[in-house]
This record gives sequence, structure tokens and C-alpha cells, in this order.
Amino acid sequence: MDLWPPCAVCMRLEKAYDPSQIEPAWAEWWVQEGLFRADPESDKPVFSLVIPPPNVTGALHMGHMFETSQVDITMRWQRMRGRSVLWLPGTDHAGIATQMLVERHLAKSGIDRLEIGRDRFLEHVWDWKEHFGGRIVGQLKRVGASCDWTRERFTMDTGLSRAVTECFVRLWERGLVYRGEYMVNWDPGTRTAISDLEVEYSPKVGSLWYLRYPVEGSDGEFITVATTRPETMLGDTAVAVHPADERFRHLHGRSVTLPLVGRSLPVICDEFVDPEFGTGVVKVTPAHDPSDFAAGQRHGLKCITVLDEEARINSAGGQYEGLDRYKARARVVRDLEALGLVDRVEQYTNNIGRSQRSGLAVEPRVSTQWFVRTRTLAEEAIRAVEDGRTQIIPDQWQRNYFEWMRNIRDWCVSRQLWWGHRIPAWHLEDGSIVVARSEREAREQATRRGQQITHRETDVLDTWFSSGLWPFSTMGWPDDTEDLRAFYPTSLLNTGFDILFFWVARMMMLGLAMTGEVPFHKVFIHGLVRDADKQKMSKTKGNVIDPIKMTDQYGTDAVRFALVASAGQGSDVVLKEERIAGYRTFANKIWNALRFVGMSLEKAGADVWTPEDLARFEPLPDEETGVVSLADRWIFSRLRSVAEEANDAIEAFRYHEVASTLYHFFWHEFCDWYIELKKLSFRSGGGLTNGWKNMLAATERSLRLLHPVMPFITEDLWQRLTANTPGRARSIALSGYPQPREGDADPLAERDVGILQGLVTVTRNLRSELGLPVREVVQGTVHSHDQAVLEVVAGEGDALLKLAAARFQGSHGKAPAGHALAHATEFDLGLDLAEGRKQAVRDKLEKQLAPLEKAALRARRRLANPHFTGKAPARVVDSARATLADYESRIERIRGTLSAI
RNA sequence: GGGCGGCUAGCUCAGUUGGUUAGAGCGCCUGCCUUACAAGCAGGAGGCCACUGGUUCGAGUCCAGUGCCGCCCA
Repeated sequence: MDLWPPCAVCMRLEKAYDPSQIEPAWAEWWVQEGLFRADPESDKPVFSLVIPPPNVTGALHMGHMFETSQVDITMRWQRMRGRSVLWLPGTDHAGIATQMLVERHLAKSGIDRLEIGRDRFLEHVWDWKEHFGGRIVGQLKRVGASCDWTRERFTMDTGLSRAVTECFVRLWERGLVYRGEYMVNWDPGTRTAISDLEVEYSPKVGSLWYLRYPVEGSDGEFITVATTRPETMLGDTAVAVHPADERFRHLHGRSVTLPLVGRSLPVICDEFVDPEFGTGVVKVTPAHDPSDFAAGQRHGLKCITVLDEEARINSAGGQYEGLDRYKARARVVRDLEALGLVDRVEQYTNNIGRSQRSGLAVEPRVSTQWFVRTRTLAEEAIRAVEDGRTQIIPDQWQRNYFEWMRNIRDWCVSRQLWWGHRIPAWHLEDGSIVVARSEREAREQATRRGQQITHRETDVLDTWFSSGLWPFSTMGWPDDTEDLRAFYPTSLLNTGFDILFFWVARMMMLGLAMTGEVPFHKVFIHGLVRDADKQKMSKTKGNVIDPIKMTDQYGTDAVRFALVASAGQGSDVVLKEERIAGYRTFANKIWNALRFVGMSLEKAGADVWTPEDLARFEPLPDEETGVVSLADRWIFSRLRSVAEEANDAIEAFRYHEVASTLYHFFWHEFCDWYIELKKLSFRSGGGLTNGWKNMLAATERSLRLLHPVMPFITEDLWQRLTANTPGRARSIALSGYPQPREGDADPLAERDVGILQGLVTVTRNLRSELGLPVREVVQGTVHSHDQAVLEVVAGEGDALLKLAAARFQGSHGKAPAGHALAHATEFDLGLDLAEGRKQAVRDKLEKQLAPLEKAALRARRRLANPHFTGKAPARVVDSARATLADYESRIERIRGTLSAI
């Protein structure tokens, strides 16, 4: 990439940072250069992660962006600190969602999938995938996700499909897959079974109808049943009462007649009946209600299905055949009313289960489906978390995981769809089934049984079945590959709590069952991205903030920073555009700081530096005086602390802490104090002095600290800063992450800069409170008992003049009465002022006195308490004494000043 | 019905094992175009840490209860 022709100092930057000028090019360069390619042969320690594969037809939303930002921080950090990193990207075929999308698309051109047939339809879906599948991948590249794009996978790739078949066959062979007629959640919209997890419940106000069924052999006697779904009465095969319910003892062993149909229904006794609900008598419809289905099994009742795949009444519904379930309901009620069999109707609110996909009310339906037996799989998955092989962070999610796993039900994995992994089962002439890795293998099995294959199973597998294999199917399983050996189990999974059960739990179960190992050692669960009103972002609400739009407008770095800085560990992000704009100004600050450093270096005539100059850990002394400047000692010490905090925070997934630490350091320490102090020693034409070398090293190290969080601007500036440095890394992403070294701490420098900052701040404050002209140099005296303060006053006169516009004399001891105007812990400060300012001084000091006296009173009371001095640890008591002494000293000095002026 | 989380400045949120006068960003007020940045600089105001009780020498932090908000499961 030759965006930057070599120049003496490649730092002639525009005044304002414009991310759109640099980001797309760097994003492309990172991919082209293959900087993030994983090396299975590396002997470095490994850090690996697979991306939660987004839907292949999807577009990047803020949730992806948030997750990607966090992961990218971790991955770039791991890479910079010398790990062999694999970040494996890819996409998911998203069975139902994609099939619906393509069906809708085809419908617009008047094409019906049932007319064109399975094969033609699948061709259309693949076309669609080729056409739109690249979008989200391109967006991930654009926002700088440092994935190994050479390893991109898709859940329907040949290799992954083979893994799906292999897994299914192995589960079948172990008796962990079974097929049978059971009640499942049926989505009449997509006309497929769906799993329990794909049903979303919401309360809906409806009616509770009380229907009267005539008792047989007892003329004129009725029993009344309560139901929310009168149309299902067409499929009733019994009525039930609780065995201990005395009210209905006389009905035991009797029968009733089902109105409209005329069928005779036995009265059964079963404890599933709640005597408190309705009348205490319930109609039993085994084909259309889960608990009725179970009761039907217990009592050997017939199961009469009256609804078809689209929830219309079928031929078993007699005169109602062909009616939609809601129309049928109205007709049934009307007809019963006409017969006087509707006793009454009450308003009733119940929870309606809706399909996550179609939004239609789910219909409990008996059908033949494939299930994974989950109990033993779940037990192993629970154990793996209990014994710490996999750690869930933050740990509150562990409880949810255990709770769900312990109450898990068998997993319905068959879907009546076309787009997905077709179940590797073949039907034989005698109605039996073989499960096999291939049609040939199936034929062999059939032959052994003396049978012929009639056809292959038409159902496909739940999308989450293939997603459940993702951590190892993507690395070549079931073969024993180099990647699997190097990178599996993966180190970390970063994902949202919304798919903890859908995905994480299934990966745990299938991973352990197939590979004998946990799929990942740590799971970090992040929160949701919400809008400014804390609402979930959704297309239907129209409140989505498009990450790509924000990226184009403010820069990826700003969007990433806003996302990670806005969320405490594991908590939701409330995202406002102003916040993103705020971090663009931070990027601009960095840009200008580097612009200034570059310009100044150019003026100084320094243009070439060595890697050693950049990697310096100890500041160099001034060539003439042989002394290391206070500013340099201080910034090197601060860099050490910040490196420590940043490393610790990233390691522990405290991303918001990384963000705020770096933000504060760069802006309020590096820019506000370090650069300002260094300006004092800037000279033209002096070349690359030691002072410059120190600044260069500090600047470069700051960029490296920031890189994982703000990859684009730091890459760009780092490339410019090091353009003429021989032997440097190709990219900042491949340079080292700053590590704290014990010897780099300089507590004396930190103390002295603290004093300097105190003097400057107190002076500025006085200046503002007293209304002194901003740049008028004032004279004054600093009184202190502390030798360190007097040394700073004597040694940092230039800094005080520049930063506080003041010339100070040091004076040992207390200030004479009335001379000082400000009283800090370590010093009194006096300025030479005209008389007229005295009242302002008085106001200011009196304002300070009140809270100080309150605090002193509290401290005094505490120290007077013998329980405190007796029981609290000595260090706490000592520090309380010191604090009180400080309060009292300041109060006394302020009072002294007040009475003297 | 069972479970989980939250309640701290006008807004969005930090606050590690209990220990000085509770922090940040944004917003607000005042003054500055100081030779990197007005997307800037300097200064400032603003808080019964939801409520009640308890443990403790000491509670935003630990315990119990109450209220409100949100989420998950049935």
C-alpha cells in the first residue's frame, strides 16, 4: 500500500482527523497482507476462538459490532503479547430464516417452492447465498475484525456437512437419537416443527368458554368443561376430573356425548386436572394439547388430529373441514350456542406461544420427529462447568446454565424444511429406517436386513445442530487435523446471553460427546445493545443504529470505543450517537497529538530513529546536564502503571476499564501534562536528542497500548511514525503489547509531578476565582515544610511559568499571617495582589472552610471513639489521624489568613 | 408460579477484598481563538448512593425485608 510516499518525517497530517480517509485502506491491507493468518506449527502458546457465525444472509448490526469489538480487543492483545492466535470466522446457513427469505423473494416473481420442487428451490437458495452471503463478511473486514480469513467457513460447506452427518450417525449408534410420534411445537407459518426454545410466549387477552356436554344415560344432565380453544373439541376423546374431587364422584365410569360430533367420551380420572380451574372438569384432546397428550397415553385414548399443517380443520373435523382454526372456533361456538350448550364466556388472559420465526401462534401437534436424547449429554456438560473445565463469565450466568441443563428436555432436531442438512436416514420397504454416513452404507445395511431402500428422509436438521459442532467442525473434524491438534479446544467463546441455551449449551453437549473435550475453556457472556431509551434495537421498532453508517460517519475506532466504554462487564450497552461522536473527538485528540509530535520532530531536524529508540524502557538523561527530566521520568513511570492496568483489564474481559484507563491516560496525562511539559525543551534544529528519544518512545508506546481498542488510527499513525525506522514490525498489530516492568516505576517522579500539578491547579483556581487576567504573569511565594515542594518550586520554575503563568519563590515553613491565599495539604500559596481582590479571597476561603470543618468534626468523633481506635487496624487509625491533622492544619491556616486580611 | 439482574450527579454508567471529603463521560455555568487539537484549553456548580431495619468501631459496598424497573424459565 503506498498511501504514504516516504518523506523525511511522515507526519504532515491534516488538521482534523478524517477516519474515512484511512480506515477502508487499512482494513483491506490487513486482509491482503494476511497478517492474521494462524500458524498451527507455531511453538508459541495458543489462543483460539471461533466466531459465533452470523446468518449468512444477514447484515452487521450493533450487537455484532459490540461482540466483534470486544473479541478484536482480546485477539489483537493476545497476538501482540506473543500468542499464536486463531480467530476463525464464518457464517451460518440459518435454516428457517434463510428459507423464508428466499421463499418470499421467489413469491414476488410468482414462483412457488412446492411447484419447482426441492432441488430447484435449493439452487435458488444457493444462488441467493452466493449473492448476499458475502455482505456480512465484507462488513466484518471493514470494521477491522482481525480474523484469519483464509479459514472462513460456512455451516453447509462440504467438510462441515460431513461433520454433521458423522455426529448424527454417532449419536444414533449410541442410542442418543430416536424417532417417533410425539407432540411438538408446530409452526403453521413455516409448516415445520420447531424446538421448545424457538417458541416465545406472550400474554394475550382471550376468552374462556364454558361448554356443556350431555351425560349419557342421564337425561337432561350436563357437565360443563372450560376451554380457551373450543375448536379443538372436534378432537376430544375424553373428559377428565380429579380422582379426589367429590363433586364428580358420581360420574366415574360414565360417558358423555361430544356435541356437534356425537362421539361418546369416557369420563376419566387423572391427577393432572386442577379442581380449582374452571369447573374442575376438562375436555381431553390428546392430539392438540401437551398435557392432554400425556393423559391420553396414560389412559390409552385415541388421538384424533383435527388440524392440518397450516392449522386448518382437516377431514376429521367433518362439516368444519377447510376452516382456519380461528374461523372454526367462531363457527363451533356459534353452533354450540344455537344448541344452548354454551354455559357462559369469561374473559381470560393466557400465554400464547408464538413461533420465533413466523410470529404465528404455535400449534401443539402430534407428528413423527427426530429427537436427541439430552439427559446424559447434559449431565456431562454440567460436570464440565462444575469442575471448571469450562468457566462461564460473569459467573451469574453459570446458575442459569445449570438451571436450564438440569431441567432439559429432549431436543426435537428435525425440521420440515429443505434448506439445511438432510437427515442421513433412509426408509426401507418394511417401513423401518437405517441411519448411515452415505447412501452406499445405507444400501449395505438394507441388504443385510434383506430390504430395499425406498427413499431418503426428507427432513433436515435444526440449524443449531450444525452450529453445535462449529468449534471443531470448522477445524476439520472428524479427521485428525493439524488445526484441531493446535487450536482445539478453543480458549474463549464470546457471545450473548440470548443464545446461551440455543448455542452454548448445545456446543457443550455435542463437543463433549464427539471430541471428549470441552469446546472452549472460557465463555464470556456480553449484554445487549440498546437504544438511548434502553429499548432493544429491532428493525420492526425502527430504532436500529447501523454500525456501518456510524463507522462511515465517525470512524470504526470511535464506534468500537463507544461500545466497549459504555458497558460494565456483562451489562447492556445503552448507545447514543453523541457518545460515538465523543470518541471521535478522542481520535481527533490522538491524531493532533501525533501531528504535533511529528511537526515538532521535523522542526527539530530529527527524522530517523532506530527500533531501540522506540523500545526504550528507561528514559535517557539530557546530554548537557546529565539529568533525566522530571517529565520523562514521570511519563515512563505512568506508562508502566497503565500497561499493567490495561493488561489486567483485557485479560479479565473488563473492556470498559481498558477504555477508560487509556482514555484518561492519553488525554489527561499524556496530552495535558506530558506534552505541555515537553514543549519547554523543544528546540529547532537540534536533531534527535535524548529528550526527543524519550518522547518518541513514550509516544510510540502509547500508540501500542491503544492499538487493540483503536486499531485504525493507531496503525495509521504508527506506520507514519516508524516509516523510516529500519527493521520495525510490518504492522503495529504485530509489534509487542507494552508489559509492565518492575524497575520502571518511579514513585519520586510521580510524587514530584503530583506536587507540580497541585501548584499549577491551585494557582489556576486562584486566578479564576480572583478574576485575574489569564496570561498575566503573577509573582508569588510557596511556603512549605516539605523539602520536595521547595525543590519542585526551585527546579520547575519554567514549568510553573508556562502552566500557571506564575513566578514562585520558595520559602521554608509557614506563611506569615495574611500572606497566603490558598492552603493545600503540602503548602501555602501566596500571590502578590492588589488590595481590591481581598474580598474575593475571603469569599473563596470561607466557601472552602465549611466542608473542611464538617469533615474534621467527623474525623475527630471517629478518633474519639474507643471502639474505633481499639478495633480498627492500626494503618486505618494512623491514616485517620493523619487525615485529621491535615484538616486541622488547613483549617487553622485558612482561619489565620481570614483574620489577617 | 420459580429464578436472575438493576436502582449512585440532569442523562448514561464506573465503584475490586467494608476504611480519608463517593468518581468518569456527556450535558450545564464562567472565562479564554495560550504557536497540536474550538472535535480545543482553564475553572466551576451539581449526589439523604431507591426505602426500612440489621451486622460492624465503621456500610454505596455485607445480611433481611419493602418498593419500582427489566430479563429468563414454566
